[in-house]
Amino acid sequence: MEFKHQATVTLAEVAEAAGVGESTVSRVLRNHGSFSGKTRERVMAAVERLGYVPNRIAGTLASTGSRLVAFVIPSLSNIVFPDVLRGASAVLEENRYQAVFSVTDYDPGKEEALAAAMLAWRPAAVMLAGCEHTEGTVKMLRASGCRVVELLDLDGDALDIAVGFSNRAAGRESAAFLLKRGYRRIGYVGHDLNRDTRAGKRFSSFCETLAAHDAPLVAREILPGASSVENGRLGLERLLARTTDLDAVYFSNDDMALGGYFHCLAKGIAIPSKLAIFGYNGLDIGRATPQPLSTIRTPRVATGEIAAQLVVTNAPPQAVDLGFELIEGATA
Amino acid sequence: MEFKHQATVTLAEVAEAAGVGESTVSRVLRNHGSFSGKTRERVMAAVERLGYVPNRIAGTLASTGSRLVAFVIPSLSNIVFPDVLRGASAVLEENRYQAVFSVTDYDPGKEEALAAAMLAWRPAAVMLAGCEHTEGTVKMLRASGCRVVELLDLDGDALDIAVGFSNRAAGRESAAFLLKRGYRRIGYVGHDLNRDTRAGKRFSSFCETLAAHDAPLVAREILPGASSVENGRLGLERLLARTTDLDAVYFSNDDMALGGYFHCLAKGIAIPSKLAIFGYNGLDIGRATPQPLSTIRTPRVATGEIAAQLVVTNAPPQAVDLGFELIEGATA
DNA sequence: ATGAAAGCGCTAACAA
DNA sequence: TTGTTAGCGCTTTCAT
Repeated sequence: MEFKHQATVTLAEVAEAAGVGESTVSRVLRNHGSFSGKTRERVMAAVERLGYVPNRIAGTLASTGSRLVAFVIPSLSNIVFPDVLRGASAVLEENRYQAVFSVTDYDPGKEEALAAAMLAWRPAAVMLAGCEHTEGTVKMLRASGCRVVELLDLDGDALDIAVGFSNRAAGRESAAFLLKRGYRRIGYVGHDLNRDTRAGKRFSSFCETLAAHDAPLVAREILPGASSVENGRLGLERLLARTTDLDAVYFSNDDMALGGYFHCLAKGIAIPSKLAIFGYNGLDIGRATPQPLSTIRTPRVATGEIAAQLVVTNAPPQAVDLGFELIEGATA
Repeated sequence: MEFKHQATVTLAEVAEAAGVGESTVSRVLRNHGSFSGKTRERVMAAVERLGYVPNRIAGTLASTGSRLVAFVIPSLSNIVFPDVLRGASAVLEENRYQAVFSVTDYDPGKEEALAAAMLAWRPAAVMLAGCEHTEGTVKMLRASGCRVVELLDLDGDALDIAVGFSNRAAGRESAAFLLKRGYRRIGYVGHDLNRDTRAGKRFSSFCETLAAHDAPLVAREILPGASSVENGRLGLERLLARTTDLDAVYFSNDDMALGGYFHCLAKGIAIPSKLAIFGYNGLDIGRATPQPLSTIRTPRVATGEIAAQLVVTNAPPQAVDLGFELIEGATA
């Protein structure tokens, strides 16, 4: 089944070849402890000659402290989590940490199973999306004693470290912006909210804010499945078929919003005079459309970077609010 | 620095608690070898009671065969490699393999360093993009004895396993399609080709095909840095400023092509009558634009799936051509 | 069906 | 500065 390693060079062989003890080789290789320059030369020469590659599995076991960081993320279908991974991996690589990942498909049960599998690797930290997890996940994570970092959502109690921003605030500010612009008959197009709890939080506080200003949500169209440009397009088409007098639509994210935008372009619906469009995420593509997308830009790469930084420095438990930026754009 | 594990439950403690030997616990947990139903019960009860989480670091070391698969990928900035990872991770998770990754930024030297770091984890396989690697990388990979999978490019000699398609063929077919459509004054807008060798291969065979049909490339605009929608837009703007009589433009990928498409929308350039646009990748978003993007769809998720499948089944060395699909679209 | 014991390749005291 | 020696927590013969 798995690969059986063929005659790999071991540290003992390097020690033998260099004519020194094993621990000396270990010290030289990790540049830790003391050894003479001469010894160093001999060891490095032997390493070179034999083509020795240290075995970090063995090293980790012996030192009972790993440099693995485990990511348990909901999805790789859009750029959001790749952005987080990108930010984190840059920092982790600099610090000789190794990133491990698995994908939950927004399924809390799967999150629990995958987190358990991750823990078996004894990672230095487990990074998860958001702060809603099953009881089992929480219990297991707590018991593991490893660092836990919750990403991209600050609306809840952090287990250990949390890095991100408030999704509720994002929903609120989106609503406030549309109201300030004078829109009163507002609709919503979203993807499956039961699974994506962060989108759900944005939506509910969006609605609350509208209601508090006497302009309650007029209509909504929720599509099953993941967010996508095509679903955004389809959602807006359906929403407009049912509701003719909307003046603005809030989308669960930019992918969905771009779909809506394309629908308007295709149907000749004037934006924003006839219909305003507002998204979430602040994807680069939304800045290059003929009319820049009105949206909220989230610090995804920075979230990954900061999270990784806190882990490698073994920072104390804390919640880091990176905030977000409202992009006025030209579609609202 | 790293986290020191606090009092973790070990297999020995489970054995003690269950009143059996360590090897018995090991057998039960891996469901391998023989043991009585009664013993099984007792072991599982102890596992449950103590909250035992097996240590795969120790397990891997003892069995000298790992279930780690290492991905050394160029970028996480667009959806291409996340798609590959997504396909692979689904298969790997089913088979209880674990994915590890790091990002090279299209730098061959960094690829070598990261591949070396990966090898230290003694993975079952290393997955790389394309088939151009430094001599050092090749030598190291060969010596490692672990499986090597080269992804998304079949134009070269595979080290071990290769899964993907021919980028040269993609460039060729793109050119043939534009010529068949009657375009003769064709330009190119691309990103840094020295780094992205696959885009470079597409471009060169695209040019060769044009030249072979007496319609050599008229102009090109190469932007430094990574591909992006904004760069595509900027690139087309610059190209058109210099060259007024183009009838079609080939882009290094869909991100770039969408930028060009948006530029035309914004400037009122009629597509495809005044200018045709052709991309590469077949991103979902290109299907939802008012005019579907003319492009080549690549099997990114399938590439990941097949690659993972071959690794978990320990398949013999081979090159798997998944092909690609030309999408006529409406922009060319 | 089960247990004892010898490693897997390294790190980390502790001596020297 | 260096070598010796225990483990780290498992898997895997090999007996029983």
